[in-house]
Amino acid sequence: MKDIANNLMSGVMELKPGGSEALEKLLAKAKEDGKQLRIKLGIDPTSNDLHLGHMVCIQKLKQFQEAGHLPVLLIGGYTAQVGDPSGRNEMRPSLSAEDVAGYAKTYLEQVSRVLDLGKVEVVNNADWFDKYTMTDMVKLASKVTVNQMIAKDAFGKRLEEGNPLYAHEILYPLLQGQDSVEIKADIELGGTDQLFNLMVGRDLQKANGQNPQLCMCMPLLIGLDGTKKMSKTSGNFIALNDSAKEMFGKSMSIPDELILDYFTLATRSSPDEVEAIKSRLDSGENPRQIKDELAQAIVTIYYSETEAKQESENFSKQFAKKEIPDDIPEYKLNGSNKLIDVMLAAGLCETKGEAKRLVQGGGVKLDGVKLTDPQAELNASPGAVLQAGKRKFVKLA
RNA sequence: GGGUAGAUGUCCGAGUGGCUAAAGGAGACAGACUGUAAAUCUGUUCACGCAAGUGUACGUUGGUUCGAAUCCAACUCUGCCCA
Repeated sequence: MKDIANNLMSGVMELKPGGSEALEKLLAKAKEDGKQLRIKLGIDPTSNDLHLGHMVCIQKLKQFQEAGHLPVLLIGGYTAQVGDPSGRNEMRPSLSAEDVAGYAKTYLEQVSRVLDLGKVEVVNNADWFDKYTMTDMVKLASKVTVNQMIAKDAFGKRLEEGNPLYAHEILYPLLQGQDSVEIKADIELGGTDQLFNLMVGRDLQKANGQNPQLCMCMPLLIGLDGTKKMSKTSGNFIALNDSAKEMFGKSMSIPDELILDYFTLATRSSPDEVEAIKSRLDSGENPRQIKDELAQAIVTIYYSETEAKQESENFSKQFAKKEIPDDIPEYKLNGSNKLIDVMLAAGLCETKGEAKRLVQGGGVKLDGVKLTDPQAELNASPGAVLQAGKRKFVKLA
């Protein structure tokens, strides 16, 4: 039992209350009773893209699934419309029910690439909250004090800094907590920024005569910029829907300091394996090699080992040996052959101004030869390759 | 309800009648160096135009003026204080 608990604790930042011992006990009791534990993870469908940051908890959920427990995946169909203020100092825009339903669908598709949805209970909190009456809500709100709510760091900060804090934002943790009551969660997973919300779940469960859940917090995955947590708004993410090539390239671009975090949180490496990586780094091995392994590990999860190897090779060719990749899009020359027009039409840039700047900055090459005049006619033989910046290529035809 | 301060480009933030497409910083992009790492150095940073220039843009709508981000009015939103 201890082994299982240890395994499930890998990468975990906090388990409240009671730490891994509490988990052990819970696991033992479940075994004794012949019951599956209900492991809750809530996701608010707020965009089309799931990224590696979301997958940290999903992978943990998978571990529980593999240990024979039941992941309860809560789609926040209702809460997405309220907007979780965790970790934000600004209000989120509210989304329409239609948007949310669409996002929920794409989320499930993406999650299924890691998790066996056949062994998952999927629920949507719109199912109960849509039926909530004003009275229900007021009753729910009466279970906590405003004092408790503003004790939450993110709220207190905004108050202190004189930024607006809307009443509905304070309601959010209550909704999330009530979800735990509705699905009778034994454990709830979440990022560390969720700890407060998870704890509210305990309070509400107690108030309803249930066993309060354990709160398991995973560290936040830092994004590609190496500073902020990975998020869509910061644009520092690796999306599940990224192509294998993009996924590999983005993984290679993370700062060195993040290598161990990524192995721990974004791959299936065991604690021992991570330890081994660490000693290799400490011994002075070139991190570039280790990052290549990391990138392969990530691509393997979402695509396949074959594709991962393939991308590793392509990557070396393109960036280490500066060869032109072979799977680049084609563009048929027609109409104006002026350089900026071609760049725009071929999708190498968004506007002509941008094209001009790129050329003047020395970032555009034709068959490896730097082009300097954005207005010049492009006289290229078919098959010539136009390159903009480091990673945009187009084969002319 | 009363008082008061504020709303500027991706973000932060200067600007209080023409010299302002708007200082400075951050971020981003490109170049050099590299390992698509970090650090550093250089350039760029609204659109269209080869260019002169034109069009849009300083919360919204109107107004004053030869001329407004800057002045006036109303409106919308926000902070703070009082009730």
